[in-house]
Amino acid sequence: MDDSPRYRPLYRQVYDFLVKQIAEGDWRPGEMLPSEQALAAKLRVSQGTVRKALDTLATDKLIERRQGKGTYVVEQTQELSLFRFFRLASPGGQRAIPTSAAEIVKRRVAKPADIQQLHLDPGAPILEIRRTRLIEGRPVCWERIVIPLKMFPNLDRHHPMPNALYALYQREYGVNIASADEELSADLARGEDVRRIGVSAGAPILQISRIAVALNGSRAEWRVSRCDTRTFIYSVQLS
Amino acid sequence: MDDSPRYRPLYRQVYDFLVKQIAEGDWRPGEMLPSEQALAAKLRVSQGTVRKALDTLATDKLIERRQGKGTYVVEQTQELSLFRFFRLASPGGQRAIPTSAAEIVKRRVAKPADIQQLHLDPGAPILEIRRTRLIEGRPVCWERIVIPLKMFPNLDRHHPMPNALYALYQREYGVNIASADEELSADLARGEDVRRIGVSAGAPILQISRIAVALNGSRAEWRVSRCDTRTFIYSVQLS
DNA sequence: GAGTGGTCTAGACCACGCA
DNA sequence: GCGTGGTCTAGACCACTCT
Repeated sequence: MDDSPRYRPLYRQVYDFLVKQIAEGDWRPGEMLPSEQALAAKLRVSQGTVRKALDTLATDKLIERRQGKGTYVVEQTQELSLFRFFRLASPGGQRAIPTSAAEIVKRRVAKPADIQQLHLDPGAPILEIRRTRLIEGRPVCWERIVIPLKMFPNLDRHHPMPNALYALYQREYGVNIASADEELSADLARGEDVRRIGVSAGAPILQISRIAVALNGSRAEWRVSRCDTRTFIYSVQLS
Repeated sequence: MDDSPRYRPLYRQVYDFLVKQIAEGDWRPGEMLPSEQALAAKLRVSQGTVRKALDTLATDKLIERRQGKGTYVVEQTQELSLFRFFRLASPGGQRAIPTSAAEIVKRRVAKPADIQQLHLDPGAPILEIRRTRLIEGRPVCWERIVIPLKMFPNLDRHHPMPNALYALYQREYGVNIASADEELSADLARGEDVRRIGVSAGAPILQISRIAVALNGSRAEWRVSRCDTRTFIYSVQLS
């Protein structure tokens, strides 16, 4: 975490510059960046240095390189962001795309737990969303999403909320979700689990608590999902 | 998965050569590789090409580069492999190192489930290990590990089994575990859960089913862990 | 100071997508 | 055929480690 910049390689400076351009919306999602040559000339560095910076951006999934065509800012499409962060799949690996239902949106003031999870100031206004998620029409989990309104003013003018929130964060607020820390535990079904996903009380429930972290390191969202894993399981590859 | 080699970049060939050297034990874990210059001269390619191959090996965590010293084959030490694949932590992020107890080892013939998970031939001999895992002396989960004996002959001459099996796979059989696919689900505690980790029947249990994949892509181990997540949760970072 | 990996450059040529 | 990213080379210099 120290990142002490006692010595800052050129390609790192180029990287930072490019991130800034994207984060500030100078190049919009889906747009093509200038060519390596053009960037090198503009920044007065060699093409190889630009290339190294672009390669890093590509592994960070911020841009996409297409040989023969150009370099593009990655668009947080529904499929992309869902496949990246929605980890439920049928056993064996087939991933599934969820839909949403029974959505409740309300504004309130951050409680201690919200403050701790999102590193907010006491009294900060937040948005809380509750919704059920379905795969192939059947409810498999429900989630409570807490979002700081300071980072996303008037987010609740959308109703219902789009299925893929991260695309919205990027498109309308310029907030790119770069990574997510998830904590999983097992629990027993109770009240809202029973009502929303139709399991019986005392059934096993997989709980996922996720902090979504934006490119600049700030915490953009806290999401707790409670899932029925009888037919869809949580799938992850460690490497 | 196709990897069709209709055109094979030089650095890729160098990469494959280096992997082969390591996999065949020509360079042992902990040893230093020849310098970039030496490798370039030996393989008749430029230093830049060797460098690109070495960089890829480093991101694959097969080697470690230390500026001013040299390039070393990564040693699958206990800490390393446990921190990489053992995902239980206290809420908030503090990772913990487990110990083992109550181990049972037996040889048997692969059942249909083993055959499916490990892609074995019918009738293949396997080793099954059951053991309880403790953090800070308290049992938090137990696991059943299935290992093909063809890949690890006479693995059961060790007793008890070392705490970090992957270090053993690497040291004695030259098998490097490169990645792991995990499937998580929630379940209710029953028989062996109650006996081994002291939860009451019907308590929530987090089940983790893991396939460990070796460098060459073959499936080296199937492990099912059943965990009590009241004090330690499963923690993962998606990016 | 010698040897290692890390950065940076300049230039050539290859593979690909498209008009 | 042109423009793009992808590969490969050769060489210079920098930063780090150890003797």
